[in-house]
Amino acid sequence: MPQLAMEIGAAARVLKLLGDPTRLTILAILNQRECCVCELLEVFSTSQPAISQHLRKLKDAGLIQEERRGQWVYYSLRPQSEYYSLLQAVLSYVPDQDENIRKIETANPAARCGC
Amino acid sequence: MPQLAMEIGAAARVLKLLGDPTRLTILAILNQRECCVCELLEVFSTSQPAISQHLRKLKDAGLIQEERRGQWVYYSLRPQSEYYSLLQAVLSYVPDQDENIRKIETANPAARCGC
DNA sequence: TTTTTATATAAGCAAATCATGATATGATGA
DNA sequence: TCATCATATCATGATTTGCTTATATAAAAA
Repeated sequence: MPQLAMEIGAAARVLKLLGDPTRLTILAILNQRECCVCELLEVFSTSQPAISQHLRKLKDAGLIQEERRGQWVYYSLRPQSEYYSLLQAVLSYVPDQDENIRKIETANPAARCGC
Repeated sequence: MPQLAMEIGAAARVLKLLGDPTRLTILAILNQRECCVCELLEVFSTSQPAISQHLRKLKDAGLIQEERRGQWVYYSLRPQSEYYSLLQAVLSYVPDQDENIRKIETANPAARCGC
């Protein structure tokens, strides 16, 4: 199956973004379920600004999109991305995030949200 | 097609290696043809130690292998790598390196080699 | 042997990266 | 309107990265 032509520098930039364990895990989670920041925070032992900054990089690259709902901002993969299929190809090699999603749903930090 | 289970931290480490334009290009070239260092040197506008250092990182990760022939050291992809199929999946998204290989063969820096 | 060629390693440096704590913004609810 | 909660941004610092120059090693050639 031939892939779309892609400049090699652009591919490297995307792969560099995927080459961080926090970001790669975020993407793997978002591939299963949209999340707000406070939900992602349940998964990682890092600060909220750190997560926000990772999300910003992924958004700047067009890999994810955000949608505000009340005081929460929900993030999800952006299927329109030029790199979506590369991303999917890579994600097919990382383990499913069921365990982390269970962690999110147990903590349920966005409980007060209507959704 | 389900992929082999792979720790996500290990996947991130490999992707980080792929996330550099020089290394990604080296891998794409080696995917088409084994090369010695002086051949790779024809492709990039960087120093010989820089290339050697990139090759070292790729070798340490088990992605490539070396074989000395006389004074030349030939590098090639290492199909036994646990990450070989991930690598192939990624490389299927980067353009072919025919142009760079033409550059190598025109310059033919290893001409004095018997091979 | 000595020189040359190919490659590797070491040391040092500038830039990039990723985290942190402090603070700003924006929405909600009292 | 004020306090609170969720998120973003800013300033900073430690670490990592990737380059360069200089030098070491290893094989071949003179």
